[in-house]
Amino acid sequence: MLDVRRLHLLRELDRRGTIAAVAQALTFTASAVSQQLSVLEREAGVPLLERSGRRVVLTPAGRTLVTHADAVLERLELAVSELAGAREGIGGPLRIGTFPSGGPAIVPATLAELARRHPALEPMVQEIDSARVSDGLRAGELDVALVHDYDFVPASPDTTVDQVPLLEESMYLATGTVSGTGRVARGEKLAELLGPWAMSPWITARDGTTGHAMAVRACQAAGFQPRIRHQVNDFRTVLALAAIGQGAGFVPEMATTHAPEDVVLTRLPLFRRSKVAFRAGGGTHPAIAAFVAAARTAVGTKGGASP
Amino acid sequence: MLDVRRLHLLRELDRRGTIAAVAQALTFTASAVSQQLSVLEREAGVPLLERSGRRVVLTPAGRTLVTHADAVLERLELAVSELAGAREGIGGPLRIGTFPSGGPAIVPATLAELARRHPALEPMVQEIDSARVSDGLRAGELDVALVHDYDFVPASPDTTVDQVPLLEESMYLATGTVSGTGRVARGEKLAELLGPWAMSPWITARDGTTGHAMAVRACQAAGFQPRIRHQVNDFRTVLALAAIGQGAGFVPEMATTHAPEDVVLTRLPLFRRSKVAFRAGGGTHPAIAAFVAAARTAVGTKGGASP
DNA sequence: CATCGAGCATAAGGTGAGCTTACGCATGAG
DNA sequence: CTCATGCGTAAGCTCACCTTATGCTCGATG
Repeated sequence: MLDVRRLHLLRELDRRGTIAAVAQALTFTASAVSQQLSVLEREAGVPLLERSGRRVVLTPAGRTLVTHADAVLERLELAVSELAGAREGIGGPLRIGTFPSGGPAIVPATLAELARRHPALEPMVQEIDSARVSDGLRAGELDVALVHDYDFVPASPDTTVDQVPLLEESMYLATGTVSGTGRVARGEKLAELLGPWAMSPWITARDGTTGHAMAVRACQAAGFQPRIRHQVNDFRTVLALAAIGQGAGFVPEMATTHAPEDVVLTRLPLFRRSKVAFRAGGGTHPAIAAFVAAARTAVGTKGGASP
Repeated sequence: MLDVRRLHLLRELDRRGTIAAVAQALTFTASAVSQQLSVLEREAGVPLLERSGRRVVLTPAGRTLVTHADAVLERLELAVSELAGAREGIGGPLRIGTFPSGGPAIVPATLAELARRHPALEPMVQEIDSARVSDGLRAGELDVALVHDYDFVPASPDTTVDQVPLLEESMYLATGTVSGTGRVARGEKLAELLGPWAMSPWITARDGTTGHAMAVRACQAAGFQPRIRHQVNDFRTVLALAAIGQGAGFVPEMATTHAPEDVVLTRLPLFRRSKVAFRAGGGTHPAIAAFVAAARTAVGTKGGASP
């Protein structure tokens, strides 16, 4: 019988790339991980890893074994979800990850709703980069997370994480009221709307984020390379900068409600989809289901089931 | 993360009924099993067992957890099968269980074929009652087993064991050549064929076997209760007893090839199906696949895939 | 009804699996 | 060249898990 804990290590190695990273993520020493993987390899009777430079990579046999590990761990997650459902009442800690812009907008309303429905639940919120969400979920640091993706930036498919759609918002172009320049958008297509600001400085999210990638690719799709002057994640700051003529930027609908008066907002045919993510198999966990329901109520989603 | 070893114990408890039986099957003490199940229950946070008299029974939550355990263990079995497939060559021990009548007929031919194709394989044959096959498979005492079922005796569905059909034989009625009694079967229906021997003594397999149950139910279906005089599992003995007028008995086609001359054999519209059984998920294991293929060759099955 | 064995749970103690620390070696960056 | 990074092995320690011992309850049996 293969040891599932060792399969878990193999899966993490496949995801994270180095034994040292696995060890750090699971709060072990690298030595322990190395030893356990050696045992797994001996049990398997087939080479699962091979050195590549100073790292290790999985052999084909190792990679197919990871797919089995995914299936097994997903089923175990489903089992704990059902057990939690059998326990009467919803309570205990719930570790919630959120993208930074979800902080002011979605999270408070969701937590308020959640507290009203399930007072015994102890939500623990933590800001986290979208790219690190799936690691955090798998490592058990997070139970559920608010994530989003944009047009032009497809979310990488990850079989270890399930997602439920929460909200779809239009993106807006935020610009200053520059008098006399004649830069006014006409038309409905993205290229027509963005075109007038091809030469303008731009305000985007920080490099390495999906928001940054979205901004660059949207401008490229409109036929130009944006000159990025400011890199700011906070949309209120983006709006404030745009208002004083420091450049053009993208903000989601959610951020437009309290925009400064002297900022010009143009709705774009470009969308941001917010989702709730959790470990594959965890969708039936009552606390997670409750979080999803509360979030939907908070943002006003009209029904709709999982993808 | 639920411990799969403990889930395995819970599954065995569900199947075997008592903690003591589980302990014996897995060569533990009952105390160890009890302790591990207690830990599992604490981890689950839900009562999984409850005392019932001096035994324990699973709660509904416990039983649903067993279905998850089945799924997880099947997937792990599939994983080891694939790993064995990745290892080049087929070899090592293969523990084979067989019903007693398979001993002389099917097993030698199968092993000969197997040895020709895979000399490195070390088959280990062991006679085993049909009723104990699935326990033996799950406990790892057996890797593969020859089993059969009869009309009137449906095999109990068991999700932890997969089966592949191997052979379907007609059953024959074996009787003596009693002169002058006028007991000659006319017709094609079971009742017509068995009817003349309603008052005869009968020779069946030993009580508690599927062969015994089949004989009784076939006679009941024909409208009478058989008076059982002899209980013998060996079909050659059945034929010899029938030949000397000691009663009527059922034998499978396979046993009729070297029947005594003074026995009367009547083909019945009643069938015995032989199958190869193995742990769920084990069908892709190369040694098991090789055994199935060899057995099919040995008995002359014409193709056909799993059920 | 009294007795006894079967079955399970708990307490106490021993042992090995699995962890950490320590160290050596190879690789690739600066 | 030099050094940091990453992996593997050796040695030792700790705790999880198993066994033994014991008690309790239930149900079969005379």
